[in-house]
Amino acid sequence: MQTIGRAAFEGRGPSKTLVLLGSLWALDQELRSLSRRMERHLGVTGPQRLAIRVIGESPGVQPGALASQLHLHPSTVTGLIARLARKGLVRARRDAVDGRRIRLSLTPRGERINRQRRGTAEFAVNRVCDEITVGQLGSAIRVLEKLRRSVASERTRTVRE
Amino acid sequence: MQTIGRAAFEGRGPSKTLVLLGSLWALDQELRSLSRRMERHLGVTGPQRLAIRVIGESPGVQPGALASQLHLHPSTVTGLIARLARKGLVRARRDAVDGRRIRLSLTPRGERINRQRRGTAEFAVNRVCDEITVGQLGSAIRVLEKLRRSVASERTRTVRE
DNA sequence: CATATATCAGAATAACTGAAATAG
DNA sequence: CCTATTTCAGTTGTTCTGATATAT
Repeated sequence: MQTIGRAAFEGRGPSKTLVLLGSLWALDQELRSLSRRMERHLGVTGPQRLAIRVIGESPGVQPGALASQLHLHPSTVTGLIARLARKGLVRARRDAVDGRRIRLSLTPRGERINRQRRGTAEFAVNRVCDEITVGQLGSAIRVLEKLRRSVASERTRTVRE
Repeated sequence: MQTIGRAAFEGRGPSKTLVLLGSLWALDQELRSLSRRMERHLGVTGPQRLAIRVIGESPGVQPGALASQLHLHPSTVTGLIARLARKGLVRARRDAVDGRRIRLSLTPRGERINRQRRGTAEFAVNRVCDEITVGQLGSAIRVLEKLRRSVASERTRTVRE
């Protein structure tokens, strides 16, 4: 059983590109797996916990702002919040001054999930942060940022066949 | 509009952890966006193209092996292949010797997608590989690998509330 | 009336779990 | 009969697009 992160595509070409792509993909799959496991054991998925995390940091935040921070479409946040509200973790109240706006906050049970670190992606990432040097961390973040920008530019590029 | 990748959660705690988590999340969202765009312009999503890429490297590969390489459940690959077959990009033939086995290969149109790099995640990643040093690349891959392992261990950990 | 904010309807993929079919 | 390989049935979450509702 070969993993993509290592020597998968390396038949003839070394292709650093595919090694890096494979590493990203492999990490992604692990995060997805963890998300499912979190749902079973903690009651929320990865995206859901991230939303809780943001609401916990900024109580009263509006769905639109949450969408911006998470890079999601507003309608996606509607569904995300609906699931969290159904579970009794998030409260959505209409703003008294401007009736269009919704204010999000955590319920006590939501607060508890917000504090829970064990078994979350955050916990796993934190462990790595403790294992590596500040320089390595900074370097990794810079590469991730370059990747994000490069993918974003590819996303807006015109493709000619 | 604040992005998570930068200064989002950085109210009081520095939390390198959340900066790194935010970078990963932001990149993930970009990759998802690109996947949708690819579907519109190239006809395949990110996972679909990755499957094509693997089949292109190892013609005759079996669904089970593909699942291993992509870190997916066999039944997930069934669906993935079904979509690609429906589009006429992948052919699935039963092995003549062992009738349980399926052999996957690309159709001519599948080959063309396999060669197409523009507008793909691979292309965007390749651009970054050209921009950074070998040392930076290696360091980034090592961090990604550490993250993968850490997330995997979190996934199998017993959570006690 | 125009704008801002949020939701809804509808759709597709992705991915799983667990069971069933088929072949050796 | 047991095992290996694949598929099927059923489920859920995520995410979008585009239209609609509501409030300013």
